[in-house]
Amino acid sequence: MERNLSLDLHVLTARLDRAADRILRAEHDISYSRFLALTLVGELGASTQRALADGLGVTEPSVSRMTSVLAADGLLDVQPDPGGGNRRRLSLTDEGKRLVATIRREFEDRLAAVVAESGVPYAEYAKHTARLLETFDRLEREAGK
Amino acid sequence: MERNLSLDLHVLTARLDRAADRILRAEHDISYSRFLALTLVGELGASTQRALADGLGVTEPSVSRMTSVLAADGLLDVQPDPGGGNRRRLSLTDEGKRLVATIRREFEDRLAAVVAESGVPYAEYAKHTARLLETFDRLEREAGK
DNA sequence: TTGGCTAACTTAGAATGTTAAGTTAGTGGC
DNA sequence: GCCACTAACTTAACATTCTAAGTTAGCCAA
Repeated sequence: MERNLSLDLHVLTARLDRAADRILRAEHDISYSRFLALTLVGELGASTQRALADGLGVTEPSVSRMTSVLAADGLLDVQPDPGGGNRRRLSLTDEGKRLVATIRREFEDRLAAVVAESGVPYAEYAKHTARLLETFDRLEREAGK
Repeated sequence: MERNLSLDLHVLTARLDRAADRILRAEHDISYSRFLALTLVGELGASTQRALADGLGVTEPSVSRMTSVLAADGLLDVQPDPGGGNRRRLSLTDEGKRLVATIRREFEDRLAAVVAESGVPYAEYAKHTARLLETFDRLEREAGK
């Protein structure tokens, strides 16, 4: 029996995440998880904790704790949403914006270098990954969560 | 700014892992992590803890704890390796073999169904993922690690 | 207005991962 | 023989995520 897709995806992602985490901690003193959260808020429009959880693929309690820590660190601004409900309105502080801008592009470039080295066509692989994610999201929504 | 490959891989894998974990806990009372470990030992020839850690993409302490638990649960047999060193020789118990055989194929079939639904060519995507994993492993080995 | 419903968020506790540091067992130069 | 080195594993402390259960805030029907 050979390896299979679910296992390879699991292991590939685990290794990429670990490498990313080491680099970011060493060079910018922040974990990869927190960096991803800041990225979502700053560049992909996640403006509530619920939206951030969906965007990151994690649950609400994870986001709840992370936003507390990021706010305490002065990277994220968390305010009650004047628009109603029990929502929080999330936005980056100036320091948060600076950090994301510094790291973001440099970081994706490193992954692109690995992909180039492997001979896998980047654009196609990225497109397929995005499509799988969309499909999986849709199926989960249809299944009623 | 749009989403990017590293984020999409991270989120896709997080969701697949969580879905897998829920299914396995509900239907077979075992976590996805433990199932993957048993699969590696039973079908991919991981016969020491070091080999298992490499195959799973995790560190030795994680495997150390997991093998203790799996052994206590009667799914895994852990013996000092007569062949020397400080190695442990890992093998599945009959119950472990039964569990892996029961779950394995059913499980990959579900992922294949999602991939089919998405229109992404399964074989190609799996091949690319495997190649990225190999390349990343090689680069990390070369970097000294 | 009040009682039930739903959504967003928080808290608590378990599982699993990490790094750092220590233990155990062979290997090899002297 | 002995000391240094390396590899495999364990232990300890901490980070992050999950599920389950509770809280808070609007909405809506009677």
